[in-house]
Amino acid sequence: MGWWVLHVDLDQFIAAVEVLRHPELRGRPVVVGGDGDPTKRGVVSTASYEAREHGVHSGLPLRTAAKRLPDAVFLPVDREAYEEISETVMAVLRSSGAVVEVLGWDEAFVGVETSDPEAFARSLAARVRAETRLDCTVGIGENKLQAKIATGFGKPAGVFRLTFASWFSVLGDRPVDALWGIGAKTAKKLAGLGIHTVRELAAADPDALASEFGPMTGPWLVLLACVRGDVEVDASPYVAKAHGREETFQRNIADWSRVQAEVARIAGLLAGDLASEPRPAVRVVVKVRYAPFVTESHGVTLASPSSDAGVIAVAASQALGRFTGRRPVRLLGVRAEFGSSLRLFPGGRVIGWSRVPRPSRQPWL
DNA sequence: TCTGGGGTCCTAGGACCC
DNA sequence: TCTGGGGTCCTAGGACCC
Repeated sequence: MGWWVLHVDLDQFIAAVEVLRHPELRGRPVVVGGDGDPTKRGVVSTASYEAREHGVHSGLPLRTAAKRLPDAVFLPVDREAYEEISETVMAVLRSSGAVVEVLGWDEAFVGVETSDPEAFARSLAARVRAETRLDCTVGIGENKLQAKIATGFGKPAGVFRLTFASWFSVLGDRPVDALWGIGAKTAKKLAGLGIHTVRELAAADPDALASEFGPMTGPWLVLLACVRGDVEVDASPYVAKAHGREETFQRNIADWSRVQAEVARIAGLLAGDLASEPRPAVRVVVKVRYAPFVTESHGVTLASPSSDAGVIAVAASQALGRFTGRRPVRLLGVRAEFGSSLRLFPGGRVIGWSRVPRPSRQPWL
């Protein structure tokens, strides 16, 4: 017996849900995003595998997707439907008796004591399929990082195991952005330092990276490549630290009085969301994205914590008043932050799945 | 036909206090 | 008159993820 971390990830989740609801779409390229109108501003949330074959993927502007694949079926995002099915999937995972940590609509970590993690993974996938008719892929690892990355090698509808023993043979020559937590910007910066692969990053000097990326992030990048990651699967319910609403306008807004009116409207929507939230907001932040995609934010701390719609509206208006630019605006957002009930333990860092010690004395190498 | 919306965490600089 | 460090908190921005 041993402790294993599994990462369960539904295959093309949103598109798969839509195909279940619209069986006639099976086998066709399906693109879900925005309000379903590919002539509008918006991006692809999920594309079916048939659409991905034509270069349409998550994050792609809908207009570009329509250009590449004019015959695709474009559908609006239906959050409530996905949330409902997601709940069912998570309930199935929990019914296995394992510890389940939900990561999003379509993925979760599952911690389990077993002598045969592949068999357990296949039984999980079979149960999910029986209950929801959705396929999933299961990554198996000795920690969360391994499990999460393993999933990518198991897609679609497969099972893949990644361990300390196989890490470098599987990932050593892959680019650094294969790692969970390294994106395009960091990869480019690392390339500038001559670091291109996971193996090279694992051998990099943490102190040198600290001066480039900061005292925590630099050494942490090396730890990532060395497969240092959290083993603990935490089933405690997710508690958001902030809630926000934001909106990209189909046409830029040049009239600042209309900007003020839209911020008031969005603040009202947010206040509505906060009504079902037991904690009061302590701070309200307004975000403005100008037409050239330059984003700024300003916030105000409330005199006393509040969820009152009037208080949120006044605070948002005050925050907006801190903006001095009067250029055309493409996006407005309002965010409410809650008091930090959770404190990081001193000298520590919590980044998603892993708690990593302060990198002051390089204990890891 | 450029580039959503919901979040999280870290960084760096300045304020402020002792 | 000039000049310390250390600590913490706050703020805005950046990177990343789903």
